[in-house]
Amino acid sequence: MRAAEPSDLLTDSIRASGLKVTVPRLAVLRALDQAPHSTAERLFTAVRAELPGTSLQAVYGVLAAFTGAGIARKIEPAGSPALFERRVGDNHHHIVCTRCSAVHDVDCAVGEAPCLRPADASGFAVHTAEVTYWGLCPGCQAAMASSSSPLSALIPPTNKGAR
Amino acid sequence: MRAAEPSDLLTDSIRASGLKVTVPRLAVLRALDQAPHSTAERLFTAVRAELPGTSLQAVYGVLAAFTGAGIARKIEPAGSPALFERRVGDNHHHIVCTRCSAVHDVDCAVGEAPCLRPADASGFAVHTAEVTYWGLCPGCQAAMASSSSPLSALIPPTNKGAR
DNA sequence: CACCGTGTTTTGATTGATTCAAAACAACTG
DNA sequence: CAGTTGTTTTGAATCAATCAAAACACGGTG
Repeated sequence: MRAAEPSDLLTDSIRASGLKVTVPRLAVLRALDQAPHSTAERLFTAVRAELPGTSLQAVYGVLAAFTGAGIARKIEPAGSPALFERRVGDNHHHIVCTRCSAVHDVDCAVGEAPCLRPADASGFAVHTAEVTYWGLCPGCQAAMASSSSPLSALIPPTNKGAR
Repeated sequence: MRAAEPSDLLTDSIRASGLKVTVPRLAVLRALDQAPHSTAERLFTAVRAELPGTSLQAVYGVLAAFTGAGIARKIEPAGSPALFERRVGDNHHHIVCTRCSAVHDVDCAVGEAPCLRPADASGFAVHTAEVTYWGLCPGCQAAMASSSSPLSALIPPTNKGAR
């Protein structure tokens, strides 16, 4: 009797989504599991460590296949390259640190999309509501308190832009 | 007795924010007023019509000055280049059409930032909550109903990515 | 277990959006 | 109205992502 190896879970996840199981896909999925909210570039670096021949384009291709198949999700916070995460199927949101760009998951209060309804949607048929919280992570709160850090660290990209 | 000309309002708005009043800035602000939720490129085209010598970089520079001074806001919906709007100071949100990318304002239910609080912020100090609604604008609802349009038009960029 | 077809990955190049830097120029101050 | 500061132009570079064709690998079939 053989115990299920960790990689089998990843393999199953890919196969269950209807995609072919390939070595680069397993590597990207493992990297995504170990470092959620990663950029394609970051995943590329991680994958390269164990699979040196892998190209950046392959990572983009794998991620496109994953998001298309529904086993990964792409998020695009303002001022950041796209980030990817395995957690899908629930309608959770994200909180981003305005100082260090750390990202954490935030559960949706309601649990189903759309978890919010606009007061006046001007005739739009709303399907999903995406929420991004901006603030300071615990580490950066401490750093701001002790040293005199620039207040610009408190401003989300939505309001930045000064030269 | 001379009536206040429209351009005076724009001039005042720029001067009141502490910025120098220049011809390109007036042109960009007027374009922004006439076409909210415009990209830098779009504003550049509009500005060029009345001020042919203007460069794209000037528009980027003006927009950076405006957002830095707080008289314009930059929004970055997933899958779209940055959009700009004059409406600032209130914490309103946006609804984006997943089919034609039309953008409309949506008033914030509460009126002050943050208009939402995450259930568990994992120790983050939340300053603002940004909400993007995704759905179909009235025109695209009609188009989807009459013709057999691809269902992919219903999927926000957050979940797209299939090749 | 070798072969075949479809789909994936590599290789190489290109695009789109934005930013950087230095020189020419224009707005407000005194 | 001259000087100083800040803005715009000009020209180039960067970053993120995408496109296309050829080489290759997965997984089904004989």
